[in-house]
Amino acid sequence: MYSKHSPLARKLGSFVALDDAELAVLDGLHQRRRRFVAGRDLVHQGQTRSAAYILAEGWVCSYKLLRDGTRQIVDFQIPGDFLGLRSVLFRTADHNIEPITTVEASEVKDSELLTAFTQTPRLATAVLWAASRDEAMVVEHLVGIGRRNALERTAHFLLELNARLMLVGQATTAGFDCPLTQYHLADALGLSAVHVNRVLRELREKGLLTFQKGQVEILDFKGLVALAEFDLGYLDHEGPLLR
Amino acid sequence: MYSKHSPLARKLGSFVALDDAELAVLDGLHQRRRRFVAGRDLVHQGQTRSAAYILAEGWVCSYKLLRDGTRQIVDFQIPGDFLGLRSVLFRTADHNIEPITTVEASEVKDSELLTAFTQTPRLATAVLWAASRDEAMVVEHLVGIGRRNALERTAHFLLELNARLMLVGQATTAGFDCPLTQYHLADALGLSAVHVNRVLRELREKGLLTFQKGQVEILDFKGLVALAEFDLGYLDHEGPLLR
DNA sequence: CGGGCTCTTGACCTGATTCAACATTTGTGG
DNA sequence: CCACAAATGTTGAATCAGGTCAAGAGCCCG
Repeated sequence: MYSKHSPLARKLGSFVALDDAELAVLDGLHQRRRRFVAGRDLVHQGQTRSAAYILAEGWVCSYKLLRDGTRQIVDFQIPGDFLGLRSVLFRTADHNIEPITTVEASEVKDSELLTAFTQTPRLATAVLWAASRDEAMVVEHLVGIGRRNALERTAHFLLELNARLMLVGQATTAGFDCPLTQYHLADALGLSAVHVNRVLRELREKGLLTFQKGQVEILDFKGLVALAEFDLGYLDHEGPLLR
Repeated sequence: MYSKHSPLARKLGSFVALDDAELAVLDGLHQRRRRFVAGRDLVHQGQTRSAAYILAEGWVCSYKLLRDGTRQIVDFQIPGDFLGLRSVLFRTADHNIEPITTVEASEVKDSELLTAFTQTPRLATAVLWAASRDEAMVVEHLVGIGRRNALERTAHFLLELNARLMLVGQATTAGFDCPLTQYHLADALGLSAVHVNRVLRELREKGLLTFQKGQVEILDFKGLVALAEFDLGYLDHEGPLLR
């Protein structure tokens, strides 16, 4: 139904029924489309005057670097996600953003966003909802790193990614295309790359999933959900504002 | 200057110069004050129709529970902080809130908040700024758990708490009153209580700080900052909107 | 066809956990 | 105001999850 529109429209649409006028406003935000190549940071820590973007195609990650060179990936963004909403509010970016693949994103000025919001308040709520969902994911990520072991954590992470991708039509319960390397996974999960490799092997040997050649294949969805204590509801609340 | 007002006014006031009208609106939010006793959860996971609160006195923590009984504290809230802003947006709370001390908080209906925001847009921005700061803290927390060892992580956490408390006038660089037990620290830092105890001993033996009898005394501020790689700027950006 | 990336595996090491015992403080009712 | 129970803090010893180091294999792309 929303498939002819942007991934963002599709994502928001699954929580708030958007009418044609609202969809038009959303599409209007996708002017000034930019393309970025993989590996070259899009935003970096301490940078001032950074813009916000809506990701249209490709994957990026936001991360922080410690002085000893280790890094922690805070989150991955996939099509339909906002980039750097917070950096606009703080005048200076507190994290880096790296394109994992070639990326297409629409630059959005804060003024445009505000205009769109006043034109269509339902849109504002939907975006606020999306931002809250992102925050909830960061919290879940924190819980995972703090209290889950490597196996559960990895399973949980991949299930979450799968759920997010389903929302924008880029995954099924059978799996998804995944451009991440094991190093990305390690940096996100707070593990070493070597250990991630071992964990992936274990998941494979248990017949739960495979992570190979840019493909995640989910072999035993229920088994994974049980292992990870994954809350199937947590990403698809039935919308905050049916009213 | 703002000291006769609520801790919230004081906190926001250090980022946006609020005029008397704005302060009055803020104060107006503090109707329906409630008192909660320590230990009995104020909000719990899965609860629907939970209110938002502004914390006026005392400390609370928000946490998530895993099935095996371990818990992860996501954040502590101190006077001037909002509680459960996200639970209002999601119809159901995704975390628990436990009062650590006896707590005084003002219940705020979403409608009141929205009214206040339309009356005073600068206030809305200030609150949005505060929410972003909270999110930035969760991110920093994530980085700490993912990539810092127990000693650095503990030091960083206590420095952050100190910085936050200074904003509401409840700490100096010499230290602060702290109602947390070592168990609280453990649950927040993703460590065992036993190890927290050893880490605190090490901090004491290194002459950096003491954590005793509800008091944190900072003995060597610069040493701690160096150990924790604490970014002195990160909580006191000079305001997002001087305009 | 050679040089990076990425992945894989083994051997060894270490930071943190667990378990267990005991000390100290705080709170509570008599 | 004391006595006792519960909560909190302290310490040592054994164990383990995950990290580090090292080396090699596969593979993608210019």
